[in-house]
Amino acid sequence: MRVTIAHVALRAGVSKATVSRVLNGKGETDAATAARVRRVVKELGYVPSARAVSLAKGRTGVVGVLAPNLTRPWIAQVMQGVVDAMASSGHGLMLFTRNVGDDSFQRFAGHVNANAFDGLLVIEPEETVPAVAKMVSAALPVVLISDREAGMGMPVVATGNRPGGRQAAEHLLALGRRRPLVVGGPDGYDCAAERVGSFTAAFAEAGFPVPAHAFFPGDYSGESGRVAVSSAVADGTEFDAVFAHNDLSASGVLQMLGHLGRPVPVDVAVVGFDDAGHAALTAPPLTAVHRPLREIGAEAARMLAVALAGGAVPDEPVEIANDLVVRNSTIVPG
Amino acid sequence: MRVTIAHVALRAGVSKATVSRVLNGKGETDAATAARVRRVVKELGYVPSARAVSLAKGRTGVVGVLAPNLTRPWIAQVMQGVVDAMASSGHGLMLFTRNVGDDSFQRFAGHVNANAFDGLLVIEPEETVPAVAKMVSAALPVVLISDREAGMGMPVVATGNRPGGRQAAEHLLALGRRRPLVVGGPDGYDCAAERVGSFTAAFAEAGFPVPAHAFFPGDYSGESGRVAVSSAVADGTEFDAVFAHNDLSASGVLQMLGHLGRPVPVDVAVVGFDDAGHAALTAPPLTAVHRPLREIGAEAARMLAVALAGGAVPDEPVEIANDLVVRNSTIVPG
DNA sequence: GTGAAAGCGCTAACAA
DNA sequence: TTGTTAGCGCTTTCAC
Repeated sequence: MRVTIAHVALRAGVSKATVSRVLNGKGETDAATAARVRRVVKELGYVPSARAVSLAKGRTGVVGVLAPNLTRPWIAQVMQGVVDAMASSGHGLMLFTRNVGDDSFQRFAGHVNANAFDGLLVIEPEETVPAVAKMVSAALPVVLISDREAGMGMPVVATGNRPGGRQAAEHLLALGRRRPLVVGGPDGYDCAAERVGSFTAAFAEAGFPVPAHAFFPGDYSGESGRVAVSSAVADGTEFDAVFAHNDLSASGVLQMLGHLGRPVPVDVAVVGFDDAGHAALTAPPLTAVHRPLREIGAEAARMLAVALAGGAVPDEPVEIANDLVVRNSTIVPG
Repeated sequence: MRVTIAHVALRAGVSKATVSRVLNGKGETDAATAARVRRVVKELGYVPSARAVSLAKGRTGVVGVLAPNLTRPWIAQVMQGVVDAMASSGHGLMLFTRNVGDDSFQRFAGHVNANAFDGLLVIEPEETVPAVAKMVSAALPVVLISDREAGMGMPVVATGNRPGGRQAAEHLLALGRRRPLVVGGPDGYDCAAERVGSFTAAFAEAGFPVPAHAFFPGDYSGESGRVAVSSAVADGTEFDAVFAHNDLSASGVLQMLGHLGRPVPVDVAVVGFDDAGHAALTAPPLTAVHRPLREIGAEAARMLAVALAGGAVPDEPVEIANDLVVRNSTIVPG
C-alpha cells in the first residue's frame, strides 16, 4: 500500500498534524521533532498525495492551458515558453487544444467547471473570448496571449503581430520601396489581419497607400505566395516589394519570383514573418520579422503565476519587442 | 459558494449516494428519482468537483506526458495526435518537457510520485528509460513513443526512423544512385542515428557500402547540410546523391549544391526526412520521408487509454507505416 | 509546540 | 431502490 501521512506520523511518534506542519513549514515546530519527522519521511519515501492535498487545500496547483493547436510552429514556440515558466513556478499544466471544433472547447470548459484548475492561460482565444470571460472569476485568474483588442478586461500578453507589420513596412520604406504586394492570410484569422493591417497602415501613413489590387488573400501556405505573385504579374500589377504574412507564403513568393526571372532583392524585396527556422534556408535567405515567442509564452505564464500568488497584473496589454532579421531577400549580399 | 453534491441531494430530497448513483449510472435507480435528480443538477448547474472525485475514486482521469520539448516540429505533430486522442478518450493531459536538464525530469517524477496520474506517456525517453521503468507499476500503465530497442518491457510505438532510412535508400538505389553522401545528426541523438543507420545498412545490403568519408555529422541545422556538401567537394569525394537526416539539413544541402552549380536532381539526387511543411518549398522541392506523426501520437494515446481501461496492449513495438513523398530533388519534373 | 477532531466533496459498502 | 456510514489522505482550527 501507498505510504500515507498516517504512517509517517505513527513511525515518528507524532500526530498527522505535526507531520503536515513540518512538511508545509506552517506554525512553530520543535527543531528536534521536525528533524525526526523529516528523517522518517525520507526513510519511508513519503510523498503527499496530490489528490488529497488539493481537496484539503482547495487548490490543485494546476493551470489549464488552451491553445488553438500545436502544429502551427509559432504556437509550439509559445507553448514551450509557457511550459518552462510554469514548471519553474512549480505549477502543473493541463493542455487542451481546440482544433477539433467546439467539442474541444466544451471539454476544456468541463474541466474548468469541475474546479480542476487554479488558473487559466488561453492562447489566441479569438472568438472564444466571451466564453472564457464568463467562466473566469476573481478566484480563477486568467491570462490571454492574443493580439486582439478586446480582452474583456482580462490580462493579456500581445503576440507582436501589429508592431511586426509596421517594422516590415518601415524596413521596406527605408529601402525606397513604394509599391509592395501584400500576401495576407485567410479571412477571419486575426493574426494575419493584424500583420497586414499594420503594414498597410504604415505605408499609408508614409504617403504610399497600398491599392486594393496589390492585396492577395492567402492561407498560410507556400502555394498562396506563388499564386499571389503569378496573379499580380498576370494582372500587370507593378511591384517592387512583397510582404508575406508568414514565412511559408514568403517562400512561395521567392519560388515564383525565381521561376519568373524577377531578381530578388534587386528587382523585388521580400519580407516574411515569423522567422521560423527555415527562413534562413530559402534562396535567397529571407528577411523576416522575428517574434520572441518563447519569451511571450514565458511572460504570460509568469503573469499567471503572479496572479495565482495573489499579486497584481498589468491592466494594459503587455508587449514584448520583436526584431526584424535582415537577410538577402531585401539587402544585396556583400 | 460552490454547489456540491449535498445541495443537489437536499434539493432533490434524496441522499448524496443516490445523486452519485444517478450521475455515475451505477446501481439501479428509480426512473422518476433519476429524472428529478438530473433536473436539479441542471437547475443548480452542478458539476462534480474533480478534486473530490479523484480522491474518492483513487483515479485522477489525468495522464502525465513527458516530451523532450515542443519546438522540434516532429514532436509538436506527435503531441497534437496525443492531445486529440486523449481528449476524445476523456482523459486530461498534464504536459512536461525535459528541455531544461535533469530538473524537468525530477519535476515530472515528483508528480508521478504524488500519484497525480493514472498513466504515463513518454515521448523519446532515451536515456530516461530506466528511470521511467522504475516508477511504473501494474497500477500505473505507461506507453513509450520511441525507436530505441530497449523499451525495458514497456509498450512502445515506434517513430518510423528505421524503416524511413531504408525507404530513402531503396528510392535512391532504384534511381541508380550508388554513392550517397550522408548528413547525420549530433552524436547521441538516436533518431538521427537510426535514420542514418538503416540507410547505410540498406546500401550495404545492396552491395554499395557507404564509405566513412561520405558520412558527415550534423546538428539538425541547415548549416550542417551546407558544410557537409562543401566539405565533400573540397575533399574530392564523389557523390551522386545526398541523404540528409532531416529537412532542414537537406535544405542546406540543396542550397550549397545550387551555390556550387551542381544540378539537382540530374547530377545529385537529394532526399530529406520529415517532410515538415517547408519540404515542398525548397528549390527544387524536396523528396522526403514522411512519417504519420499525428497518427503515431494518437495510436500511443489510444494504447494508453486501453491500458487504463484494464485492456491488454501489444508486446511488440507498434510500427505505423510511413511514406516517401517523391518530389523534384530526386526526379526530373515533367 | 503538539494533538484531537472536523472537514474538503465525493464514492462505495453495507443495510434496510 | 435508497439511505447510512465510512472512508479517500490531507489541512486546519481549536484546545491543551
